[in-house]
Amino acid sequence: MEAESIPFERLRSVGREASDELRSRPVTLADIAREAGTSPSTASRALSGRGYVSTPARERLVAAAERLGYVANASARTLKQRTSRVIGVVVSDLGNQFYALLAAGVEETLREADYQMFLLSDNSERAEELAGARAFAAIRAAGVIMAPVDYDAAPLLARHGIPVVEVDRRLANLPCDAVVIDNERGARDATAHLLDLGHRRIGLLVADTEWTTDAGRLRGYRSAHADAAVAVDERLVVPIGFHARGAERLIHALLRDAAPTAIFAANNLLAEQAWHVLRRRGLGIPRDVSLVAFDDLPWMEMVDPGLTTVAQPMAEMGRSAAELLLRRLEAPAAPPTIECLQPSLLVRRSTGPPPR
Amino acid sequence: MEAESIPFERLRSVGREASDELRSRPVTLADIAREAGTSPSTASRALSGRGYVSTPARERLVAAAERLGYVANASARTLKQRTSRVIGVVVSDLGNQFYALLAAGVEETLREADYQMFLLSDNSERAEELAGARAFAAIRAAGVIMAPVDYDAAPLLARHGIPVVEVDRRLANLPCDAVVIDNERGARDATAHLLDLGHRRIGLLVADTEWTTDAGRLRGYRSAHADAAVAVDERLVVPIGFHARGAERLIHALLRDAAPTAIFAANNLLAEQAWHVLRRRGLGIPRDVSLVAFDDLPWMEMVDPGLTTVAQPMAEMGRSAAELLLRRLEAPAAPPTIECLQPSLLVRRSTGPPPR
DNA sequence: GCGTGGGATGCAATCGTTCCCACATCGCCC
DNA sequence: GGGCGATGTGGGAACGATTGCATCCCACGC
Repeated sequence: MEAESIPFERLRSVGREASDELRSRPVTLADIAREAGTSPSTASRALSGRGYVSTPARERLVAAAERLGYVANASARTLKQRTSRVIGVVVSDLGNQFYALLAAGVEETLREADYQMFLLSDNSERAEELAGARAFAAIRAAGVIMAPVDYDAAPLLARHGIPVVEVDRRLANLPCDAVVIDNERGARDATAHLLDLGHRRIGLLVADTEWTTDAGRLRGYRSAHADAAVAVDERLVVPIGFHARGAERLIHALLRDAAPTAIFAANNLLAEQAWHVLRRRGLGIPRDVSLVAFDDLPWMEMVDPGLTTVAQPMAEMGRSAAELLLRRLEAPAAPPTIECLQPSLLVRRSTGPPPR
Repeated sequence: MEAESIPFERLRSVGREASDELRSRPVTLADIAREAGTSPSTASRALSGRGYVSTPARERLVAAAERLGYVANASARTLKQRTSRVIGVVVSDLGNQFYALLAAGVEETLREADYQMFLLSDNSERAEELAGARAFAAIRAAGVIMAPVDYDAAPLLARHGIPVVEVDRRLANLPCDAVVIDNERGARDATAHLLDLGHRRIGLLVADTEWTTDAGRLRGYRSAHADAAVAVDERLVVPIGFHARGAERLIHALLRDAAPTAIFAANNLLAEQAWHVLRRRGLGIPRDVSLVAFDDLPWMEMVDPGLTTVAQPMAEMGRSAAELLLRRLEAPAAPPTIECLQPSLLVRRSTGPPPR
């Protein structure tokens, strides 16, 4: 533990002033009003720009606010107005770039509309998601965008009059806006691509949830098989519990017991695991086993061979969700919109004909 | 744009109830009190657990709160108590896993201490950082953890009596807690590793900022050269502006004009760019050029060859920052702590002897 | 019988804004 | 000259929780 190199005297001397300021009461609207010789009402009108204020009064007030470094107390404002310009966003895992990029898209759009994004991650835990929803209800968020984990959060928010937009998945038992992709089609395209190459034994790694995402991907996998009149050996379908715990073991087992010539990993985490397992077993991609991923993350292009994958427009999903929410705030009673974006199959070099 | 597959009638029927609820006024403490036949004061004491409340009264109140789905209004509470249990976190770029993992570490620790993390990304823009700081001041955040972009945000927060912990870099002109790593040592180790392998022309890609991180890494690069009594050809040192704009061009130029046998990319974005440029020029790693990165992100292990890198304990930095902040909240007047974590050199297969 | 003290409760003020309303001051037109 | 809009201002009641203080009740000891 050693200090870095900003000279300490400098810290000290500046610190003196700062700690004096630190002791002082925060500046309130009343202070500004007093400073400018008006009432708080006028100060409020001047700084928020609603209602009549004479130009000289406004100028004095704005100057005073500037001079004293006034920052309006958001709690007081929210309390009075009974709503805030904060939008809550709940994702499952910040460490997963899919969600991070989604959130980035949301933020971009919200910022343009002058809303603040309040982001939190629920680690795919029901309890944490619920706690997050409660927190957003507590701060009277104007709206919430979430990748839902369970059924309870959206109703809780609805009960508080907070509009919810679901993104990536749909779970709520009530009509709410949502942005999803056509998972079935994405998975069907990916599977069809493998079938076209001649694969007949395609392993499917899919999250073991009731989520619409995974259900859709599973349907797509099956319908591609049906279209090609290829029967699915059920041993090839591997549902994998949350957090991809034990995924590795299951993938090893799949390779050992079901002899797939290709693997379709239905999300980026499973793709990462599959990639590692194939490496570890010394299997060549696509020489021994072809691999198709879901989600297009930067690493998929960087590994060798680059991964064929079903690309989702992550940032665009975020932006759409934000736009849907903004529209909902304008028209609370409008019928819910479900926006379904299209994924696209990105063929790289991890897929080829099956070995003979 | 086509809808997915939750039956629509189901949505409709549940929706009727929900939209009725939606219209209703949020439940207040007074409602709970009335329901349980007590005063609001008693209700407050019962639900917050401060002060005398008889057991039967408490039970009635808790039950009523549960039944009506009461969620305390955070604005009212914050307004009255003049502080909240929200901690603001500002990072530069959510899309960069370094910051995402840092934030995840922060959140983990804060959650355990029953604080909420309010995360926002400033895209390395001074104005956005300032707006974020202002927003945190407005909600009377209990504290703020930030990877600072410029000098102004911390003083603004200090003026509002909000403690700040800087993480990753140090910038503030006032004494505040900070968590950093020993950048100089990390860079020195990496450079020494290359020098040991026999490299004499080591390109350095470093962000062109005044940040303590990059300054430290540059110093480490130079001091390793000094230790080995190797002169640095200044053409090998490439400072690269923000957002890595034009980085690719500069890296091409470095390879063309300065003939390095190794490149040390002083952050993960630059490493990614360098990796792409080397690929594109058909240069073998490490056959033609060795490559060392900074930050250990998952992709660095997955590419072929795996990247030798200076690993930072990202989640631990986040946890430490959160702990420092929690300690600061307990003891506002304690002298500032600078915690300096140690990076470690992770040798993989992207480094080897220089070509002859 | 009367203080005493602790458990339990409610009243009312308070936090800092907003915003409705009443009031004041202007022309300006009939 | 007296209304009548258009401006501009300030008073004061909210918003919903917390909390200091006064009060009340009751058991208990003397």
